[in-house]
Amino acid sequence: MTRPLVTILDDEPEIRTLLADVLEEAGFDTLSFGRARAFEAALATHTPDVCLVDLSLPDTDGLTLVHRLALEQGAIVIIISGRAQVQDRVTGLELGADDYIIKPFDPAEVVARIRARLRSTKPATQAGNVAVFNGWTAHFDRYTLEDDAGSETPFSHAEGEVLRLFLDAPKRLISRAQMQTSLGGVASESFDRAMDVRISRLRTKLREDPKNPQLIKTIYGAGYIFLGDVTWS
Amino acid sequence: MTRPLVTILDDEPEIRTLLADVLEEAGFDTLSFGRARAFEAALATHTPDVCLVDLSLPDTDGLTLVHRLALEQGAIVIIISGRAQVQDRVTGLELGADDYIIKPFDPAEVVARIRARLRSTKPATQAGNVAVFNGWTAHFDRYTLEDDAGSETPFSHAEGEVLRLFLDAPKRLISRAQMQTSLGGVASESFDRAMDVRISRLRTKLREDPKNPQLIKTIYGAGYIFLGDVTWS
DNA sequence: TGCGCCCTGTAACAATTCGTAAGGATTGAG
DNA sequence: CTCAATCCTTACGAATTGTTACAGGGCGCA
Repeated sequence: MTRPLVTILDDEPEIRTLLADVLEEAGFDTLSFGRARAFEAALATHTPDVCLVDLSLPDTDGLTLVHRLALEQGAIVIIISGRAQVQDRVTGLELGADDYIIKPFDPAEVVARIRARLRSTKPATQAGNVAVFNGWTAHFDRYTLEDDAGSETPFSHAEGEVLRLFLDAPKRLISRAQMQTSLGGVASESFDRAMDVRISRLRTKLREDPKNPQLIKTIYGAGYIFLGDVTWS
Repeated sequence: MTRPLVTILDDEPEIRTLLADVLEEAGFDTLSFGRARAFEAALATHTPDVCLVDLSLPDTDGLTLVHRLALEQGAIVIIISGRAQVQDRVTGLELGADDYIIKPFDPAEVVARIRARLRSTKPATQAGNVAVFNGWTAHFDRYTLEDDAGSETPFSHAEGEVLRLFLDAPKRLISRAQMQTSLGGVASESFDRAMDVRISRLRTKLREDPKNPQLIKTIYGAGYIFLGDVTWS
């Protein structure tokens, strides 16, 4: 297990170095940015576990950035802001932020809150290799999918990656960006089509009715959601 | 799927009723306790999704209670305390609390923070996934609307966003500006027309008479109001 | 009442997003 | 090298959503 990666996005250099020092000391890797543009560029090559974001950025609207990060990227987003009004905090949290810390802050509390977030969103990936759901049994050790009658059809590695992602987070919306990062895919301009194809093939193996899928639902413009009662063993 | 259950543990009755009222209004079920003993007894028969805990309790040490709740019960624990020292907050969070809110608090922020925690940990059942109103049943997991005869018509993501907004605040005026921000939309110069179209499409699926809508009423110059007796389940 | 202005409903169109069949690149085994 | 399996890419059709345009209705005012 490597050290969790925390990104710091704040336009004040002193705050960046302060946070970076404390977080490094506390056992995190850090990346600091003063501008949203540089930060977003870095997202192409890094997948941070936690993003600290200051709302008052010179080159973008912080709230829409938070919204994108939280909903599409699925990252843990903690706002660190000087805007202390209750309304600011509420809208920040409602837009997807996981926490809202007010400046001036105490570094120890920042560390404690980051740890609290990491603790609760612990890697949910199951250790087991067999999952049962809605009449199907997925054997990840054998790469086969067994229906309730007992006949098995093999699935490939790429299909298995998507399936495991779904089975780890059932009944939850999974955005394309989340899939992309989770499946280690570097963002290519046509990678989203590849994802579609993977899901299409998986649907075929699950014998989904294309017009009316019961297990893998498409949420147009948002992502996918896996319905199904999953039990790992 | 029921509404999320939130327990309130505080020795001040005014705070209990204040929180209970606000949380019920926000779509949660609540259970209130003034003593840790009564609270722990209730744990035998209830499994709360979120536990609000005041640290200064007369009959137990709040911190050890928090520790037990977080570790053994696996519940989401949010401390609401008058002790505002950084050290208090850090130890509270390190002992397993998911959040630490300082008295005096703003009820809206409490709701927002509870929602943030549920969003990140609970699978899609946060605000309930099924709502019944006036002969209709909305299944937000399957994205379908079921009439009283049992036939289902699907609704799309955009329609679902609007519908959920209405069902979360029935019989209350919702202004266009509120919708815009709630639906995360960046204000575009013609975004209000898009909202109209969404509502128009939703009305069609609800088989509303355009000349005399029963469920979604237009308040000229102000916004919309959703009439209907909503029960989340 | 009649007029003008603004707000709202919605049909029609355009842009975006998604599904999937078909073909080609890559990999590994023999 | 050949073959087969896998998976990405391309291309086109389908579904959805935003945008535009126009019709109709409310509201103030004379």
